Formats: sequence, structure tokens, C-alpha cells
Amino acid sequence: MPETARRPENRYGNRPTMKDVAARAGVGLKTVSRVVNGEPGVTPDTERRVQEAIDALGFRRNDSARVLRKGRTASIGLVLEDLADPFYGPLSRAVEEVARAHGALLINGSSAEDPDREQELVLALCARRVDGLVVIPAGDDHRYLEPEIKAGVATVFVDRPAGQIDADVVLSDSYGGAHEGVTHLISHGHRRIGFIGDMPRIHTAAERLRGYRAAMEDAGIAVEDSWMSLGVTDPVRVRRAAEEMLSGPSPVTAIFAGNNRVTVTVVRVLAEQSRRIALVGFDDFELADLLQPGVTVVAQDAAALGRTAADRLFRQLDGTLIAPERIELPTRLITRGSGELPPSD
Amino acid sequence: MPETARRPENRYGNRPTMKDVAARAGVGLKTVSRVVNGEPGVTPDTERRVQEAIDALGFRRNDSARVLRKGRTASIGLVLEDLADPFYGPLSRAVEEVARAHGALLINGSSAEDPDREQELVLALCARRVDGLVVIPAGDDHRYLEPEIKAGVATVFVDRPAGQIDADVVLSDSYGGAHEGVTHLISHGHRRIGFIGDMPRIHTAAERLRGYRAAMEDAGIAVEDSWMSLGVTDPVRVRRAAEEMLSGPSPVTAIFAGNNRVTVTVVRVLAEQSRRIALVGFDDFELADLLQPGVTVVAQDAAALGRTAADRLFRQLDGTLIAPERIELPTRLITRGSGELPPSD
DNA sequence: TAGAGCCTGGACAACGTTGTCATATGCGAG
DNA sequence: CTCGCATATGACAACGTTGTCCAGGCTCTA
Repeated sequence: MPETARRPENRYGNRPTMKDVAARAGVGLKTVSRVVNGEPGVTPDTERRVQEAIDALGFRRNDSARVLRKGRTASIGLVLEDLADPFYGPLSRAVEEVARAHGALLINGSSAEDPDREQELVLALCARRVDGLVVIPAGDDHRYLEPEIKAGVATVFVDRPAGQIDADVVLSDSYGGAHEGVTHLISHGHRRIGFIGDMPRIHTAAERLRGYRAAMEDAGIAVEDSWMSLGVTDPVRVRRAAEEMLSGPSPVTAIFAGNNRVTVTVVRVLAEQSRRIALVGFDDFELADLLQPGVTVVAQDAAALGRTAADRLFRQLDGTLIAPERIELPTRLITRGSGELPPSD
Repeated sequence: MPETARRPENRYGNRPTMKDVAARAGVGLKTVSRVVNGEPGVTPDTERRVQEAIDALGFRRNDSARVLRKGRTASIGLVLEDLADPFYGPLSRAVEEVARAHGALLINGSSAEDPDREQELVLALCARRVDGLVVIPAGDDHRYLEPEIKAGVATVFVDRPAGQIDADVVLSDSYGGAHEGVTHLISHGHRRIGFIGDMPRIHTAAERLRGYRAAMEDAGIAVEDSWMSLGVTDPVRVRRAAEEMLSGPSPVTAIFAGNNRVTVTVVRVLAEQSRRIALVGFDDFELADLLQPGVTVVAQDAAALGRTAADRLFRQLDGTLIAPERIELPTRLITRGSGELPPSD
């Protein structure tokens, strides 16, 4: 390579720094800093010269250096299960809005329901020195976060509680919601009711199952093992689970679906049946009202979950909040037809 | 406040630094750096001592300082319209996956379709020195990005082209998709076909309208003004638009909906009509097949858009890519019933 | 045993910014 | 006219990391 063409390119591809601006404006470095940050003590004339230099060079303050100096990054991390899941869109957006109101940016990542990946993501975010974390946990042991929390990283868990540590958590009332939904089916005459849910290690799945069992017990109904199926929410498994409980020795007349992915698959299966099977799903979804019949659901407010969590996070950062708390948001039963079908045996 | 309780807390809330680790392990600063980064030239014994100190102190490298020194942040920004919109979930997730494969984190923000907010977000991301940007533009003038791009920020626009600057862009074939969808309706005997789309300043909306007009013209059908309605995709406006073209002097027998938000609202309106109106929507959505009739759509692959854009972005960073290019991904017509209904006048 | 060469480890500067502090300038009061 | 004060400005260190370079100790060979 010939010596001649050596570009003096620095790492940011030749970005001007405050020093460059200062040189061009014929002022000191600190004066530029003052102008950029709107600090007082600069003559209008000087300010104008500096501003001209900034515009001419296309200068943009390097926030990395600023963070290093100031210690706050004005960014928060959001770790969730899957950005593509419609449940997390509104939640994510709500967190973003609160962050924006506090002048913070949002960094987010999907754990894909893998505890290792969750930890990897969280620690990467901590290395960037995010001011706070909103975590929808995939794992059930969060002791790895202890040094971070001690070091001042505000942390709020959403949708599922933290494992092994004491931290803020914002949840939907899964137990109560499932109890209400199943009771609703019972009140419409059903006794053989199936439950299809997510993997039992997921807190919400376990809670919803508990709500189902409690509702059945409260009604004096003995639950048969074949009526319950927990596992991945992959359509193939859910379909098989649904078909089995519809065709077993004591076939169910109604199904309670543990989350919206399950509900959608169950809707498809029921559409193929000749008998009319009642259905209540946990979590609302778009177009639920347009299906035939409309799908009765136990709705949770994803945006409220996100908003509440982010609020608490910034209150932790303010210092307003001291002790970790567990907040449960209520669910709401929305009747649309599918949950009001009578038993057909 | 009494002098006594003054905590020696530094800005990160007392986070240990490499210096602290070095002191505790009784080694030099640079040796710690070597261990942390897995660089060679450290005896196993020294490494062990350093590692112990790291664990004992709960040390975590400060990436801000690292970034300052190295110049690459290993993070990319994604600016989209609304994270809560189901169309952007998969797109966002796809970008994230590609970023992850390159060891980068994703920072994202919603512009809420506001050009000022888009610019504000983009510049904030640039100030953080993201390595690259994936932007779904809200505005139509992106000259403000010129200094950034010149400074080496890799940039790819998605879903809509950049305004006033030459940059990489990845699009769906809106014109072709709309043309195909409308032609499909025509081939089923429709001649009075309505078009309801997004605001005309949005590129995709304009292109889809163009596709509609072209398809009509190709079939020798004169389009009446009352058959076309562009504007915000808010349900109230869309509903009124649909009702008007269904009840006007020459009422339409079919509607082409310009995006999924429009489609969903139109489905609701059509469900209330006594006549059967044909419908084709641009963009697929969950459960479209379960409605009665199933909704025929022109599907675009949001994940592929995101993946393609992110790929190009990292190829820009590699230096593999030189000239900006415009990539159009094909759409796919999925027939489900609603688009195959015959005209009923 | 002495010299060459390698390997390990550390001192130091630099990245771009902000906080602290000192200096220069101008102005009004005595 | 001089002193004192307020205001504008800049020099310098520090934030925590990494790259460069040098020193010291070891092994190996002649």
C-alpha cells in the first residue's frame, strides 16, 4: 500500500470533537461544552461563533464520553421473551413512552424464553451501564443480578416474579383471572373442563393452573388428569392436547386456554369439531370479537403492566422508592359468546 | 443533613473498576484488562488470582469507557413507527436476531409517525454512537442524516424510501402487490372497487394507490373519486370511508384495503352489511383465515424485510457494500374467500 | 557461564467529555 | 485613579478502559 493514501480517519470515521469546534471557533474547549449544554456564562457573540462552527463541522456530542464522565446513561434495558409476540408489543411501547417522558432511550432484547440468554442480555445491558432494567424473566434464579442491584441498577420484573431475589415485580392476577374464567364456564353448566397451558416452570402458567384447580374444587368437581395439559405453546402440541381431551374417555365440553397462543390454536381445532365446545382464553387478542362465535377472554392490560413497571423503575431512580413490592393488576372477563355456549354431550 | 452519613458513593453507586480488581489481585491494571478480554500473555496462576478478585468484587467491565477507547459500540438503532403495531414486531425481532449474530445490541424507538420525533430519535442514537441505523422513516427529508452517514454510521431504510438522500432501502413491492390484489378482484367480476389507504405522504400508501389505479386502468375501468379514500388509519375515519363508498351513488362491490389496520376495520364494517362485499387487504394478519369468510390478502414478509435490512447494514459495516441500492421484496397473494366473492349489486 | 530471545507484567497516554478552579476583562464606587 | 467585584473564558484533571512500549526474569544455547 502506498504511503500517500493514508487516510487520517479516526475510529468514528473522522467525527469532529469539541476540540475541533473550539479550534475553528477560536475559543476554548470548555466554552464549546457550555454552548452545547446550554450552560450560562457565554456571550451571545461567542455563542454564535461556536454555533456556526458546530453547524459547519456537523459536530454531534459523543454521549459515550459524556456517560463516562457523568455516570448516568439515560437509557434503560427491556428484556422480554419475544418482541414478535403481540402481547409484548404494547407492553414494550408503554415502557418506551415512560422512558421517553424521562428523557431515556430503550434498549431491548428477546430472551427467547432461554434463561442463559436472558442472563447474557441482562449482563450486557449492565455492562453498558443502563440506568435501569425491566425484565420479563425467562429463568427462575436471578441471584446473578444482586451485585448489579447493589451497584444501583434499578430493576423491575414484569409478568413473572424474580427468582431467589427480592425485587419489584408487576404482575397480572393470573390466579384470580383463571379462577374467574373457569368459574364462568362452570356457571354455564360445564363440569368437564379442560386446561391447556404453557410450561409449568413459567410462573404465570402455574398460577393459571392453580386458578383452574381452585375453581373446579370450589365447585366440587373432581379434575381428571387427562383434562390438563401443560407444555410448550407450539401449535402441534397444543393441537394434539386439545384433540385428546375432546376425544378421551370422558371428553371435555369446554376448554380454558392458558394464553393467547394456545387460544388461537384451540380456536382452529374447535372450528373443525362437529360438537360446539365452549372456550375461554387467558389474554385478549385482536379480532377475538369477529370470530364465530366471539371468543370470551380473561383480558390483561399489557400496556398497564409496562407503564406501571417503568413508573416504578424511574421512582427507584428518583430515590422515591425504597422497599421492593409486588403489584398485581386485575384482569377483566370479556364475554363474547364462546364462553357462554352450553355443554353439548 | 449531618456530615457524618456522607456516603462515598461514586456515580455508578460504587462499582469496582479494573483498578480495584488489580489492587485486590496484586497485579497491574493492564493485566486485569488482559484477563477480562481473554488476551494471551497471562500465566494461569495470575489469571486465577484476577478472576477471583473479579468474582469477589462483582466487577463488570464498563462498556462506556470501552466504547470511548475502541470507537465501536456494538449496538445498532432501530427507529420504527410503533412497536405495538403487529407488523413491526416480527420486523423488529428479525433485526434483533441479525444484530445478535453480530454481537450487537438493539436500541429502538417509536416515531409515532412524527417526522420531528423521528429526527430527534435518530440523532439521539447517533449521539450514542450506534454503529448503524435501521430506519422506517416517518418524514420525507433525511438530509439531516448526511453528516452522520459521512461520519460512518451505516444506514438502511426499510418499508419506505429515504427522502432527499441516497441510501440503502429495502421495500415490499407495494405497487406490484396492490396491482395484483386489485386485478384479482377484477378477475372475479368486480368493476366498482374501492380503495382505502393510509395518508398519501406515506410512500407505501402512495405506491399502493398507484397499483390500484394502474390495475383499474389496465382493465379499462374508469375510477370514480368517491371510490378512493386516503388518510389516517384511525378506525373512525376508515369506518366512515368504507360506509360512504358502500352507500354512495355508485356503490362499490369490493374494497381493497391499503394496510392491515385498515383491513381489520373494514372487516368489521362489512360484517354489518347485508350485501356480501369482496375484500382484499394489503398485509397478512393473524386469524385472517379463521374469519368468515377468510380474508384474502397480499402478504408481505415483515421478518424478511428486517432481516434483509440488517444484513445490508452489517455488510456496510464490514465494508463489503459500497453503493446504496434499492431492494424490493415480492409480495404474495393468499386467497381465503373474501377476495373471491362475486359482485352483488 | 554469559548472552540472546521469549514471556509475563506494568507504566503511561489517549479516547471526548465535564467539573473545578484560576485568570482576564470590564465596570462602578469610593 | 484605584480597588473590588462580577462576569466571561480557558487550563487542567478526571471518568474507566485499551494500545503501545518497555523492563525484568526466565530458559535455552554456545
